[in-house]
Amino acid sequence: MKNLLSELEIKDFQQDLIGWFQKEQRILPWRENSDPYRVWVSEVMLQQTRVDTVIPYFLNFMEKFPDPAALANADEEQVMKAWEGLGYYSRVRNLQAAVREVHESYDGIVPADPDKFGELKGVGPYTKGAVMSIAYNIPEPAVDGNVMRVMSRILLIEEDIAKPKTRKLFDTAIREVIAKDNPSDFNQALMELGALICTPSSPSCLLCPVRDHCQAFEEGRQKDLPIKSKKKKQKSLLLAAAVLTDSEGNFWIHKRPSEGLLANLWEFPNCETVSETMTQKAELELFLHKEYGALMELETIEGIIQHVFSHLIWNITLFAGKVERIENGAGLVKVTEEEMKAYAFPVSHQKIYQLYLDGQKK
DNA sequence: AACACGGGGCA
DNA sequence: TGCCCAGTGTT
Repeated sequence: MKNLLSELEIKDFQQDLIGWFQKEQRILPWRENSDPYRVWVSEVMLQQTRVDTVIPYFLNFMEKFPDPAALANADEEQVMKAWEGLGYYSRVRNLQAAVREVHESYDGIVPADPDKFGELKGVGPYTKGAVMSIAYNIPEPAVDGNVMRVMSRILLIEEDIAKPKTRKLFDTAIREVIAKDNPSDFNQALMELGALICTPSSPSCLLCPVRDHCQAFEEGRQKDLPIKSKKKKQKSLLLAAAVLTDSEGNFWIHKRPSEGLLANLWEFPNCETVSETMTQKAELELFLHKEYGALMELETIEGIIQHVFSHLIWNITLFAGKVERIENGAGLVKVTEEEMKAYAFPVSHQKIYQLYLDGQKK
């Protein structure tokens, strides 16, 4: 790593950065106060997720679960429903588990100790630093993608930010420049700068409050940074799914396992289709019979849905079917159209449901 | 260290 | 299309 700034420069940098933040920061729901629980919830939601996406979820979540006790005592299905569509669902399961721990072991008070807080489920180095600094003004680094981008430019750091080791490098660098008298504003300012000015593709250096401290700008290399190696692309899978209904208009849905992809969410029964000789329809019928003892005749294809994850792609062929009989307790649950609203579905299966409803209209 | 884990927005 | 986003847990 290149030479760090002098002590005088550090003070100057802190003042320019914090001064800018105090003047230009966005008004956001989680900035209304510094309630540690609110800060915590917002930070978990913001992991790998944009501010604009998070806002409505945050407002709804805080209305339903306003404090640690409310979330600790809440029904898990209701909590999942409040997270429906946000993605990375293990975040909310871990959050509820951690809040239950706070509720029971810390009398409902989020511990103001980085070591204790950092041991909680779903709290990694970033979330630990963010919550400790923003809520309790404890000078801990909070190194996220923004901070690595901003600091890689400021300090002209050319290490690959995709490598786990590099995050530690930035952690060390931040410890040397963090404003110990106002770590809350300092950390938030760095992230705000990354979001508003020091953006990935075309940073607005002419508007940047810390341009004079930026080594990359000095050398005209801001667009070369940060260095990040490419990630490999997704694998493509072929699936077949069935919207199963009975003569009374009920739906049969399935709860996904408690681990792995989309854990604990609800879905329409489906399977991966791998056969080269059988049709998808036949393969799905066989699966439904063997897995759920379902007796039915699938109708024609309702349509095809593509859904892209960060690591894979689902190509889902959708069928509709009228059920004659289904074995009891075999994994499928019968729900009315009205009850469907209470279950949390991943977006891929919301698309399936929508496609089915569109097909019924015609 | 590498990979699993969602979903959406933007050039 | 590919990249990026206020990352964490598992192997």
